[in-house]
Amino acid sequence: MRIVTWNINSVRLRIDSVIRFLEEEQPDVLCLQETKCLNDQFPAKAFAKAGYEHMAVNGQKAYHGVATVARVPLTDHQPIEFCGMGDARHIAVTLPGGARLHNFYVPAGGDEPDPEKNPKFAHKLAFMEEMTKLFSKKKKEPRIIVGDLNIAPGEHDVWSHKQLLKVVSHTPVETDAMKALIKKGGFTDVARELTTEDEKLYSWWSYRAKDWAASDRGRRLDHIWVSEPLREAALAKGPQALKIHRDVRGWEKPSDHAPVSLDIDL
Amino acid sequence: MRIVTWNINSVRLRIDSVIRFLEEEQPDVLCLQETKCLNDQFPAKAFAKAGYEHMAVNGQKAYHGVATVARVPLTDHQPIEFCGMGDARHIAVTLPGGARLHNFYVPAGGDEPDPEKNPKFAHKLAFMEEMTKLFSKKKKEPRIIVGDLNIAPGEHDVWSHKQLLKVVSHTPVETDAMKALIKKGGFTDVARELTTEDEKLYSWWSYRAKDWAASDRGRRLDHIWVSEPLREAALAKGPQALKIHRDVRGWEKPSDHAPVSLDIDL
DNA sequence: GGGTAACTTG
DNA sequence: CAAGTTACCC
Repeated sequence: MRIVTWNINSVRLRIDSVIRFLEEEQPDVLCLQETKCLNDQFPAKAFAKAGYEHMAVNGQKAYHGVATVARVPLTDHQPIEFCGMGDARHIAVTLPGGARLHNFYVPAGGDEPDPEKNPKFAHKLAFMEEMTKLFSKKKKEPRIIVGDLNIAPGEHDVWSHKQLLKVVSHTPVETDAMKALIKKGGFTDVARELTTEDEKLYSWWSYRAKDWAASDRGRRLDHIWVSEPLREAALAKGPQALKIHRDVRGWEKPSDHAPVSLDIDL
Repeated sequence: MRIVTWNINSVRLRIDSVIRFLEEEQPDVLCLQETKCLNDQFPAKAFAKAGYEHMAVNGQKAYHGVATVARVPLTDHQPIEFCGMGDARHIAVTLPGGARLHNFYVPAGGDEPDPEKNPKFAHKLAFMEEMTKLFSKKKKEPRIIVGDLNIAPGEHDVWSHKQLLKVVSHTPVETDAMKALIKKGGFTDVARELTTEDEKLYSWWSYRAKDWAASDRGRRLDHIWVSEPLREAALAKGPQALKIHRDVRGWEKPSDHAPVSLDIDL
């Protein structure tokens, strides 16, 4: 089973790129974030035509929005509304075999990394707390957590640890919250586990850089985690099972995020 | 000498179409309206590269804006500000041989054809009055008036005289004002003069029509007039000297106006 | 830098 | 329907 997470930054604008990616990589399940459309605007026909007939969509107007599409059946679609904000940042489904797949778009958090001054940052921290509370329960459930979590937890998940310590996405309060969530949920951060501790890993490069590839000032914001019951399966195939599709960031009119994929026997 | 007038509806967006038209039709002078850009945003390099090195530009931000570009020298560039509105709706130049070429974008006039209720319509009528005043003087000057004048004066300058009598662009107060201007300025409306009185002539088709070509609900809003000293030269070459480039309206991502061209020996 | 939306103009 | 702006968000 191949599972992909990709912040697409408007699924309607980039549907052709998405279909191309599906054709080239043949994932079984694709988890999208920042779809930026209402559910009835979601390009369901294009996915169905490409063979991805199973969809769990949680969208809203203009902002955020997640969707999980698959060529295998998805059951028990369940969007959870975190922080009671009325926004569309999560959808869970059950995969064939019983694993529960959670697709997240965690709040970006604004510019100022101070929850007192910046309600967006407070929202981000509250969101992480709710996630932690949720995943501290039923830990024997086979879980896969994917999505744009908007935090690069490790020193080598950013191009410059020093220069980003006060930049939202890599501040200690965020990275600590993420590490606590991983620990309390009993999760394995698959990408980091399958690589050496000091290998630079990025899944996002700003649009603002002149030459994103040359300057390579990236951050690893997009994650695939598994709970304890799936740990062995996730690591069994070795490093080549986890791929960050950096080339896709260089396609025409790209999203600022690259897709991340995992091959796992479920 | 071939002279063209064309409401381009954003010169930056359609610069490729403009260059294609210049290459295909080889006009000597091109008068554009609704350039919709500031002078320093005008794509001067693209024109120069195509051989049109002489430019008289009068633009503003977002709205209106006119430009006259040529592969022959243009002297005495002079924008006139009509109605003291601070908008960019006119530029005059002198052509080799001495004819004065005035390029106009007359106000559209809004929806309601009542100057009491609709200040835009009042502005349009005031603009026509100022034009009339200006061109009632120095009538021995060889003049060419071109542009989007936003009025279809004759019964056969619209697809339905009856249905457009209360529609701005063809109301009696406007068509009368235009006829008075033609008369007082001693102008020849070249397109109408070179065709039979009852031939339908259009230069604009709304974007809103499903199939603009099939329904053919057009209006002749774009004009080329000459003053008395140029009348004979303008008519000398016969009907084929005046052309409405209807095919251009069918190009990819078109303006809603077609170019209108005149061949005249100056 | 690049999405979406609401607004204004034609 | 299709330009342009501004505002918001990432």
